[in-house]
Amino acid sequence: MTREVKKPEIRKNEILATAQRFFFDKGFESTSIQDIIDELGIAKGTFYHYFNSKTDLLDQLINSITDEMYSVLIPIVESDMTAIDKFNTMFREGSAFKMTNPEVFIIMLKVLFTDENTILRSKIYRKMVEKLTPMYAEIIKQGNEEGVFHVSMSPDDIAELLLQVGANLNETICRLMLRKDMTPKLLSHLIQTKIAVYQDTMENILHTPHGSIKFLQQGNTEDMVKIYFQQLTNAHSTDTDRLYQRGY
Amino acid sequence: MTREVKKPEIRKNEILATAQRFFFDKGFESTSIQDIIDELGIAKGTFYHYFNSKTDLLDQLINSITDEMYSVLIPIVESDMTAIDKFNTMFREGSAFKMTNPEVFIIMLKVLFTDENTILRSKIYRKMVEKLTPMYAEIIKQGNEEGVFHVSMSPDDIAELLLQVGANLNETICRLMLRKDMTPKLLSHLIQTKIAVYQDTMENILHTPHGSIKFLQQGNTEDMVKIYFQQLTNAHSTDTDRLYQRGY
DNA sequence: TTTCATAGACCGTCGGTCGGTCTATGGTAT
DNA sequence: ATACCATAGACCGACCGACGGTCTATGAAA
Repeated sequence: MTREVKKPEIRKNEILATAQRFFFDKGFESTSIQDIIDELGIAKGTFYHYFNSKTDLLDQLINSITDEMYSVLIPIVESDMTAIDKFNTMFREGSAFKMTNPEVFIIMLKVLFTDENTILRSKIYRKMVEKLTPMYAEIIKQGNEEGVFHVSMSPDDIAELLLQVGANLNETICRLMLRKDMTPKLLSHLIQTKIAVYQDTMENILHTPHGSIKFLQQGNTEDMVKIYFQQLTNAHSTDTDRLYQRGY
Repeated sequence: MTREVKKPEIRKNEILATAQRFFFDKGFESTSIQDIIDELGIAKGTFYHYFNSKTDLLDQLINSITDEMYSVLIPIVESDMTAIDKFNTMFREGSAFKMTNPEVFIIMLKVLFTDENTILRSKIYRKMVEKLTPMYAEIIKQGNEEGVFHVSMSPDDIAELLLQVGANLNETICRLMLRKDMTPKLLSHLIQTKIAVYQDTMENILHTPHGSIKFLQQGNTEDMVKIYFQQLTNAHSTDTDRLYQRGY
């Protein structure tokens, strides 16, 4: 084959980008190195020149994903909002189930929560918790100073705990959405309930007045679920489906 | 090879038992079907006569493990203890980091928290949460009636949340123990702190007086860590090590 | 001329399939 | 009661394609 030399940085990013597409499209285990190099028209050796192993690729990919997340969230922490506003905004921006791009979201949802993607999910979660803990700790300190939070224990420990709880909520909601036996009404009711439970819990942890923590308005959830179901019925015979089925 | 016919139930249990040993010994991905059938002296076909796939084997194994856990915990729920005693006893019995059998525990710890075992861990956690939620919900109801808990939301939702938080604590402690830069003193201090944070959180969630929830006494943690370090230094040149290294 | 990005043939291992064999069992004919 | 035989299903192991990963040769750029 004709030989094409590119700047290492560009090549590497191409590989990372293609890998991300494939992983979110058909899953980590189901994506073979061969898939990636065929798509890019490069050879095995080229791939292994840039990455030591498939796992190495995954790790670097997750690093770049969480880095981007970090850069999205850091302006919030550094803004002049109140602690409560920062807290709520962070959770809204950080949650996976936000509806900025429904079609992409649905594919991701369906693929990400497969057994074979447990590693990917869990690595993202861990890295996220690691990178975001200091940010949340800052917000907690700010809230304590403002007198709206009353956290007596180490802000870092509490931040970590809150992030874990947030991740649990996120996962719980995603799994609800993947259940087959759902109507829009039932789904949005269940989600509402879960959110209420977790918001309440976080308020208890932060010792902040009831109603302070608000990830989503009731209306938002319903809109979100509505869009989700529309997208879901569309997905049967469109590009989305083709993308999703490619692996089987 | 000579043909040996056994009762299906016995054969199947042999396979499950061997699989469990291998999975906890060298990991799920690192254990090949070949490993298992070689150990048992059976043929590939025999294995696939009983299990549809490697994943099927894992699922059935996890079912049997969580079933056993269930049968250990159900007497506690059905006993005549107070809600708080039940709650604390359940957590002590249910946590992975209990020290009944330190050498086995250390191997499990080291292997279980490998990347390649993420699936195994996460499946166990999910099945556990699923099976234990009703039990914890019962305890919460009892506590409400006794007037020691004041949970206003759905006991099932709260039970699920508490189990998730418990699992988070469990994992956090296990990861602390795996860190290389630890002295016994530092480790037991960090564990104490984490436990304090999570106990406090659970008390907040259950609205129960401070000090009600007590997974471990301070002394217990220190003993536990001491045993752990003894075992850890032993492990360098013994059977444990050989077992552990077998896969590499 | 040196350096290193690139190519692609090659390797061992893995999960899984398949055609077929052996054996325990229970109904049936004697 | 005993001998027979058909059936179910436990068991075998050669075989397969696909996978992750290695290695050496080679071409392009500096």
